[in-house]
Amino acid sequence: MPELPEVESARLVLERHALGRPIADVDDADTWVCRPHRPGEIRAALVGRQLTTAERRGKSMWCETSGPGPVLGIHLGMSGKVVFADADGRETDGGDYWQRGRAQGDHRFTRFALRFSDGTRLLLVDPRRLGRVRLDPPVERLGPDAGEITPAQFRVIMARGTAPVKVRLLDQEAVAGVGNLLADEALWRAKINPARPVDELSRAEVDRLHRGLRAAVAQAVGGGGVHTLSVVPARRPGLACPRCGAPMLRGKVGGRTTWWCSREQA
DNA sequence: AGCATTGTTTCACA
DNA sequence: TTGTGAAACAATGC
Repeated sequence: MPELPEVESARLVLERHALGRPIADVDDADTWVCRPHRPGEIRAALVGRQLTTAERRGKSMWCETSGPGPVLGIHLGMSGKVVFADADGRETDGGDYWQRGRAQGDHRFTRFALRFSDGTRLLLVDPRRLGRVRLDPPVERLGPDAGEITPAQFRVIMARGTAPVKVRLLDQEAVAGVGNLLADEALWRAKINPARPVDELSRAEVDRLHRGLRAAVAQAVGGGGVHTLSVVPARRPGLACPRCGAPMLRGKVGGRTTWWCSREQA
């Protein structure tokens, strides 16, 4: 299930395979995934055009279209996956990070599809329908990408309000791309308790958290996904902190299950 | 059976 | 304005 690193893998699939092919047909019949559009609206806007770019900020992806036409926004939600199928039906995707059991050609959960004039197809496969496809997505509301945010930008984000620091990390309008696992990893690296209010963090702690976040993103993107992070395997009952050996604790912060080290993140 | 899940949006309410 | 919590989307794995 995607966080920033998995979405970057999906973006690469778009960039390598889906650009420059004339769109012959669009399946936009899923009114939930394609909300607020009416069935046929996305189809009418895209048929005859080509995708010309594949961009990403945080967990949001979008493609510009020829003409110029509208921007096609794709969000994978928690259960979505981008699949490219060649003219013979052979499929490639952004990595085996989930749905390991999905067989090629299993279209039970295909919620959106582009068919190109050369017979290839681009699919959004999404069992839980938590993903979303829309025209002209409001990506300008997103904060800076978590892999690129500067120390100065990060200090501004942490200087407002009183929310728990983990809640602020998960706020996509503050910093884009941090999900539940990346947030726990960044806080663990910085040795900061996830429930600490942002207004109680020292400047040194904010800067440490910025470095922890950038390092966590780099590790996960380079390793191929959030499963390659350090503290993720320790998110199980009874396991010890992989750095100091103290017991890991579990709780809820911002409504999300949260794990932290009982000693280093007290 | 029951509970949890790596995301987002919307709404009610303090 | 800021923050909190729940609901909805719906499948899967423990």
